[in-house]
Amino acid sequence: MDDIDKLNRIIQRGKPLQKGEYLYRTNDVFNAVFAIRSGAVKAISISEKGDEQVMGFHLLGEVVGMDGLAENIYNNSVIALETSSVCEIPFNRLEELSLLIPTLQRHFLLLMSREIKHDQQLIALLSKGSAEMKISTLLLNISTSNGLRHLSTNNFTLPMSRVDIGNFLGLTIETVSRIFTRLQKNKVITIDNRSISITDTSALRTASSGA
Amino acid sequence: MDDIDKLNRIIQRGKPLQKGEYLYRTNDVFNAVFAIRSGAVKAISISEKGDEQVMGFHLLGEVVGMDGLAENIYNNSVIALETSSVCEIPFNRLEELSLLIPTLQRHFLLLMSREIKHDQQLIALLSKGSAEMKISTLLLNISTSNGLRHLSTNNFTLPMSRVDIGNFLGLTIETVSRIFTRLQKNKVITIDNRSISITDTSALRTASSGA
DNA sequence: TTATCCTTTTGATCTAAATCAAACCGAAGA
DNA sequence: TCTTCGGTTTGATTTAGATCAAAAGGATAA
Repeated sequence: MDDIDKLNRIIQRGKPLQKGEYLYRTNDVFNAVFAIRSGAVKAISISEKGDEQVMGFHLLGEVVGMDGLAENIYNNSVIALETSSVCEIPFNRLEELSLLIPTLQRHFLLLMSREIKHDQQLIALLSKGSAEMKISTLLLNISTSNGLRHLSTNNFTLPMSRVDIGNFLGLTIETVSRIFTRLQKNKVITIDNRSISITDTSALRTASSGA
Repeated sequence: MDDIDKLNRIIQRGKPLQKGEYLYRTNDVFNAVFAIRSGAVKAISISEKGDEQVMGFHLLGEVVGMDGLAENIYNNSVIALETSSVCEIPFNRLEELSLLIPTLQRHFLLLMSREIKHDQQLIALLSKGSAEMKISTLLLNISTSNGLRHLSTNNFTLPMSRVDIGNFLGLTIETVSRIFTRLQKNKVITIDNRSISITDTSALRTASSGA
């Protein structure tokens, strides 16, 4: 509890981000990581050809910004998908605090290690998965993320557009749309624009691992 | 130099691994990371369906095993692609040493952060890239990795089979083979089984970023 | 040497997803 | 109210890469 007190003292509650606002941009100097307190954000990078690549979505409870640690500048830009509030965790003060709370270093390594694990699961999905597997997996990921935060696992609103989903998963918006309608036809989900209900979780799970 | 001495003391020079031997396996207890001193290894994970997914190749000078940090067990298995020797860096002693060498913690964070960056580049490639982009990029990565270690950037032997390349990049072996012959026909590379020469680096670079 | 096994290449066909094209459906403003 | 403008859906066609099939090398052993 004492530790938590110390931690709370260095955490800054930020002003909410409006939809489309940047939390940070590629090549900004790295000085903090951020915890999402409400809303949702996407991380993007810009390819050599100048087009956007969505690197990931981050929902309530997740931490972003760790990618800046290596070169001391952020690799990605992070943009709010909807009105969102974040906690800023300044990194220099965190390092100094780490000396006081030895477990904190460990926590940080854990956080990064988890990100690596997550990225690797994504690599496997993108490398092997069909369009249906990709989208089913995305939906399940959002669902379980909601579960961890005691939100509904079966009914939620997608914070991101079809464009973002397609960009993230390496699919066109048309394919994304078609897969949604197919899953609906198969009574796996119900979808109306961005609001979605999972009506058959086990079928979705089957679809996500290659029907 | 003193620091290096301390570090050298905890590093263990291991016996060489024969081709096909495991360095560690998924779910082994995590207790060390490993630096590749010679040869090459692949990291693989096994999907729910039981088939192998190649997560990456690691050549001379790279460090593997960081993925085990989060849950204290390795997420992947690592297998030698050819006779290889590795240095084992025990993690418990490294942590204790970190207290003596403050920069070491930082180095470790850097290492992980770099891995995240690397994974994210791969995600972008797998998500957006054509077969030709994927293979060109892989070749360039091996080439630049060789450059860093003062090996030839233009002539080298691929340590991995077509099967492994295809598995890693999400392509079939037939496609891998066809792309190789196409690149050869276009006078970008010369390839004879596993031995490869890059004859036109800038063309390869163009191909890797989407011709 | 031939025989066996494994990897790689090449060719013919098929298919999942991309592309091209158009219609549809809110939401925001005039 | 009508109109415009994103975002989304649906349909027709094309294509990159998968799949199916077979031949060609290369290595090891008998």
